[in-house]
Amino acid sequence: MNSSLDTQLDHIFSALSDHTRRRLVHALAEGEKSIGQLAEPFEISLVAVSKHLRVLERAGIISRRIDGRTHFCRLHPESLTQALDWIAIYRSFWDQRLSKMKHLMEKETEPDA
Amino acid sequence: MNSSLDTQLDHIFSALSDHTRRRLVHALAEGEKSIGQLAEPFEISLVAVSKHLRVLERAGIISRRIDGRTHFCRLHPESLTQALDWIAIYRSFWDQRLSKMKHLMEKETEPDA
DNA sequence: AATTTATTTAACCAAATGGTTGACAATTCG
DNA sequence: CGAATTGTCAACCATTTGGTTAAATAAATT
Repeated sequence: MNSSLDTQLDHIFSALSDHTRRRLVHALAEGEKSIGQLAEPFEISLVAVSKHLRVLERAGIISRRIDGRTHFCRLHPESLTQALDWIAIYRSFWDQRLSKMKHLMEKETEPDA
Repeated sequence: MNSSLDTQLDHIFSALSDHTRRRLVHALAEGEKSIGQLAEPFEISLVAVSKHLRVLERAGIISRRIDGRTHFCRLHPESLTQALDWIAIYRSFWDQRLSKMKHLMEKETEPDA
């Protein structure tokens, strides 16, 4: 059925579930960067950062361009659309509740006819 | 620092990274349900479903009300706001790219002055 | 040709995850 | 009371995850 969408959502959400990887996404929002550049601000080893980047790559959130000996990573924001849409569906239930509450409160404060 | 927001995002994204748990959220969008009701459509054991529900609970995505021997779960869509907002920031880079592209294409098809 | 730079691969480790079964607790029903 | 229902807890297992270090590969520099 929807299993390819499902595994894509699995990958995207699980990629975003790690603080380090979210920081990497944040860094890449400034533009293309090499793995060394990306790893520099972190206290963990470059190998660990490299692994995190592969996770983001598998999720389609970033891609890699190899130029000589350096690998450049680039953000693919459109990959987040599915995750955004999925969440938005259920978050919308909250907006509905809010507007219902608002409606009720307005009715309550109405002068009785 | 931001660590409480960060660990909350950790919990929310990791909770959503599992297909079974996303199905549970979907089921709860219809309204409050008991754990037995929730577990029924799944092939895994009730214990496994119960564990998934605890993960969703830890993330603040659902809450539990105990009535007699049955535990009722309820969706808290507002908990998804943070995750939605986080994604929206980076997804917006895509919209920016799109509008830039659109702008360029319009310029290209313009009759030269 | 030898060295340095940029990164991956391989092997390993501890902790977390997603599943199981069996036993226990609490509530309801006959 | 005794039995059935609803769910948790505890122990266990295999796999995944996030980290490490050491060695390998590949390209640039000297």
